[in-house]
Amino acid sequence: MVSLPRPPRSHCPINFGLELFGDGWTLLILRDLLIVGKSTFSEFLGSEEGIATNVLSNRLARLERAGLIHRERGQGDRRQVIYQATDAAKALVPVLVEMSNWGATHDPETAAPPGFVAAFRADRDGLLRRMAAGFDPRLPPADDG
Amino acid sequence: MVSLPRPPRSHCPINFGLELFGDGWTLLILRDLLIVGKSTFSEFLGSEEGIATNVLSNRLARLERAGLIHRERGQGDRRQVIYQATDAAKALVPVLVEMSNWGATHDPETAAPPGFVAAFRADRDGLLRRMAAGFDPRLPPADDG
DNA sequence: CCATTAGCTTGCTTTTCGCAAGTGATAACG
DNA sequence: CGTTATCACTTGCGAAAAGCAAGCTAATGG
Repeated sequence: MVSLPRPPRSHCPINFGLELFGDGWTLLILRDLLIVGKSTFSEFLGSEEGIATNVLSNRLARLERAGLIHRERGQGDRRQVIYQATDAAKALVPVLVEMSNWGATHDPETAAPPGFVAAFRADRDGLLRRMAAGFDPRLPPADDG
Repeated sequence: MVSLPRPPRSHCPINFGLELFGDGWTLLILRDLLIVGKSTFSEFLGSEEGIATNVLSNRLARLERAGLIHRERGQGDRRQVIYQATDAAKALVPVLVEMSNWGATHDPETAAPPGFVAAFRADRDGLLRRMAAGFDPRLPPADDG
């Protein structure tokens, strides 16, 4: 189960999510973790949107307390902290994919890969299954599967 | 097409959405508009989460400039303003439904109706089609269709 | 051992939020 | 027809959060 930083304004299921990731940064961190494959502080920090270190630190702590991520020291380099998604976080992939479809459809300058919207419309379930298996939809689709 | 209040930090399709509704209130307004069937300032104001008037006013103006809603004076009562969702806003229903499923699944005290998660898992596409036809998933499912 | 890197924390300024009160236009009431 | 209520806001203010730069500690690498 997921625990919020403070008691929610309501138990509407949409509001429950917003209490946790209803800000401009949390879903970008989850995007990096769940879709892009990033897992360290400096990798998140390096993303195009330019999150500040204090905000990143705050969101990672909140996500950990909520039970969406889990931190672990690096095996080789002991300075590194490896962040890993829990099952509750992995269950957000369909939300991120729906948001991607909406954004790619409505942003005339979208940076989504050319085939993404078509692939989503043609076979949403297949796309989600491939993503669960490690496929990154930001890459152009492979011809030979 | 949708236009943002300011140039986005990136054209990542997820970030594009966040630039518009990456806060704690905008998606609640869209929930009320798209799912609950509300359409006036005081109806939005009356929702359980308790949005403040200045924030509501600000978000409605932003959504209108973005092209997600339209405002129109009431026919009978000329004080009223009726807010209506554009097609771009209606396209967010699947995002809201995925968020509902996640919230209902992960909040132990969820206020989602008992059958919602089961109905979603059994027939997501059918649920979305029924919602597009005006069905409110907050109500328990009807036995006789 | 000295510079560098990873992952933060601290301090400060600017922006946004949340609350309370007030405004103007219309509508309803007596 | 005057008063009161309602609708959709706006304004002002203190508190909280975001953004920016700098600093700090522990581990690494040369």
